[in-house]
Parts: sequence; structure tokens; C-alpha cells
Amino acid sequence: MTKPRPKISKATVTRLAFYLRELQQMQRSGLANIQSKAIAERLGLNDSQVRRDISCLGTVGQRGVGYRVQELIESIQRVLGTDRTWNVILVGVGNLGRALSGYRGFEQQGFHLVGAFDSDSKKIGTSIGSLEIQRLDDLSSFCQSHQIDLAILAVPADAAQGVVREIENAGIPGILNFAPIAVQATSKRTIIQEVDLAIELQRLAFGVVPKAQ
Amino acid sequence: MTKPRPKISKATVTRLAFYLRELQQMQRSGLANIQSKAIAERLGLNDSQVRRDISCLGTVGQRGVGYRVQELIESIQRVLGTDRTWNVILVGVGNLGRALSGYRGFEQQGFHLVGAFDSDSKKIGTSIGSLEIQRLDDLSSFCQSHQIDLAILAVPADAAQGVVREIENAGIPGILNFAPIAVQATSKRTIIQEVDLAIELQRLAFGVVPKAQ
DNA sequence: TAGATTGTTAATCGATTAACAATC
DNA sequence: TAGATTGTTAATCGATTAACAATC
Repeated sequence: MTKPRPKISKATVTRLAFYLRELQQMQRSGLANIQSKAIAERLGLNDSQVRRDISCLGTVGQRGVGYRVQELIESIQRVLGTDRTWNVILVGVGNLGRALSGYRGFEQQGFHLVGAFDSDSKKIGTSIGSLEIQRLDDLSSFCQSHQIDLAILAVPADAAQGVVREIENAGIPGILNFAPIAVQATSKRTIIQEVDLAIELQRLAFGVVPKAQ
Repeated sequence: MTKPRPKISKATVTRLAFYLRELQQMQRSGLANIQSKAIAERLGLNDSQVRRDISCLGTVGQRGVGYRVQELIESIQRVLGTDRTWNVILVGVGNLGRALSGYRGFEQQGFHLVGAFDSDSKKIGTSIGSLEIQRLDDLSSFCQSHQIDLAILAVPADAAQGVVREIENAGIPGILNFAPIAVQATSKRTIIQEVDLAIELQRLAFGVVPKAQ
């Protein structure tokens, strides 16, 4: 008789992750309770929206008082799935990949980097952080001996589609794609999340331009 | 008698940037014409939506034929504001900042990194790529002698809000914020675009979880 | 209790999509 | 011309917000 998970839109998921980030900050500074209005103000949102998003969690606040920070953190993590550790591999150890591998924020949210792969034979065997870079060809066998949840893809555009197939064949269900090209999954079950830092700058540029007119 | 710029939603802006990325790929492979249906398929969108987004550009296609790739590229860049070079500075040269500074994708889309700043005296004077890291205190004077359009903020969470004020005081109208905390602009004219790589992984994790049930 | 804030409904707002006349 | 694809309207769909009863 588990309550069916309510349908949560992608927009809500993204906001929940932002709430989580703020709540973690608040917790670090010793705050135990918080109101929807305060969360909304910090993030520039409407307080109705915050309450509605939170209502998807199942967790409830206390009328007249607000929410318990610790409780909210835990229930957001439960819904996002980050109440456990996720094993992640990095595919493509170029400039960006190397940077991503050292990014602390991943580990802090429970994403544990357990392998790094590249196709450049000059890189194989060299180390990146505490990991040794492995041949892309060894991806599949590595995944048979390790339970891998997600892959971070940071290869050049023209290699991306081929590597996606290898990642899928290795049975990894989610790909964070930094390659600057749209890639297609073969299986409908594979989830691909696009990230493009240059596109983020372009979105910002668009916001700035009208002011210059 | 300039035509008033049509209202373009943020969702449309983001998609236009993705169209641009694909169109640039297509152009590299020698494609001169493209149809809304083909763009939509590549990106997993509806072709009506693609045509509607493109109609915001002013540029028109040819019925029965499609759009000219070169023309679309130029008009998307014009609307996003990337038909010119943007001068960008990096504030915060930690692990992530260092990585971002070497990222080729920025330069390719017309974002030119012209300065790097940090508050750690041990880093001042050392180089990052072709740039010499400057004191954060020198940000303001640097901006007086250089026309800076955007700042990439990659400092720790607890320093972020203070640095945002300095960036605003230096007259920079747009900030790409990688610091894992919500920051407030003092001026309403300042545009802040949030990017959080850990949040992208969380969004992906949420997408993957239901499959495991 | 009185004051405050949640949880939720109903109204509003905006974005997506189907459909098709226009036209290359 | 016949076939194809755009540009745009109208319908649908979904997300946001205002408002307020419930209740701590």
C-alpha cells in the first residue's frame, strides 16, 4: 500500500534541487526551521509555488510554523534519489573532463566517481585524481564488475554518438552529456541529460542584450 | 522604423541555442538546407515548435524547401547577441574556474576570456592559459580600462554574494554563477544565470530512479 | 486564544501542438 | 503542375499564482 509517487514535472525537480542546495546552506549555518516565503525570497520565486513543489514530497510542514530543515532535506533527497551513493564514470578525459573529475560538488551530493575512460592511448594508465585512466574498450568489462549508475560524457562532438552506444551496451541507464551535439539513445530507457556551458553563456548574453538597446 | 523585437520566452531562447549548435554541426558537414522536421527529430522536439521558435527570428524559410542553414545560423546569433565578441572575465580560479578557463566551447561561440581574478595571494601573478591571475581588488580598475560584458563566477559559496557586489560595482551587466548558492543582485539590471553541475546530475538521477522501481 | 503559515482549490497565464491555408 | 514545407491560427495542455479555509 505504498502511496503512488505523484507526477513531478521536470521544472519542479529542478527547483527541488535548488531548494535542497539552499536548505543545506541553511543547515550549515544552524537554521532548524524555514518557511515557504523565506525559501521563495532567496530564490526569487513565488511562495505558492514553493509550497506546491514541497507538497509533492509527501512530507508536511507545520501550519503557523513552517518546515523542519532537516526533514525537508531528507525528503527532497529521497525524491531525487540522492539519499544513497551513485556510482559514476567519466568518459573522455580532455580539458573539460579533467576539470569535472576534480569538482567537489559531485561527491558532496552523493555522486562517487569510480572510473575514467579515454580512447587516447597516450593517456591510458596515467592518473586523474585518485583514478587511473582506462581504455574506452575496457568500459564494458569494467561495468560487469562494478555497478555503475551514471556516465559523464565529455568527448568531442564527432565521437559522442558512438560512445553513447558503448555506454548503453554497458548497461548504464543515465548519461550526462557535455559533448556539444545532440546524441540519440538506442534504448528508450536510457536517460540523457544535456549540459552545455557555452549555451548557458548564450542564455545569459540574450538576457543582457536588450539592456544595451 | 525598426521592427520591435518579438517577445521571446526563455524556453525558446534555450532551444534556439540548441538549434544553433546543431546547425553549426550541419554546416561543418556541408549541409546547405534544412527542414523544421529534421531539426525537430535531431533534438527530439515537435516540428511545429521548431517553426514557431524560428518565426521569432524574422528570417523566413522557403515553403516546400526549408531553411538555409547559413541564414538560420546568422539570425539565431543575431537574436542571441552572439554575432559579435563578448569580453568575459573569470572570477575565482579554483578547480572549476581553472577548468572553465580552458574550455574551448566559449571561444567558439564568441566569448573571449580577457581576465582572471582570485583573492588567494598565492595565486596572484601565476598564469592560467595565456592570462595572469590578478587580485580581486584590482577588478574594478581593470574594468575601467577594458569593456567587460560578462563575468563567470566560480568562487566558494560563502564568498559568492560579496563578489557579486564587486562585479556589479565594476559595471558588468551579466554573471554566470557557478557558486553553489543563490546570490542576489543589487541592481535590477544585473542578469544572473545559475549553473550547477551537481544539480544537473540530480536531475538525471531523478530521471533514472523510476526505472529501478 | 490570536497570529501565522500551510495545503489546496480555482483562476489565470503561458507554452505546446495539431491542423491547414498559403506558397515555393 | 504536383508535392512538399512553411507560417500561423485555434485548440489543447500544463504550469503558475492568488486566495483562503484549515490548523498549528
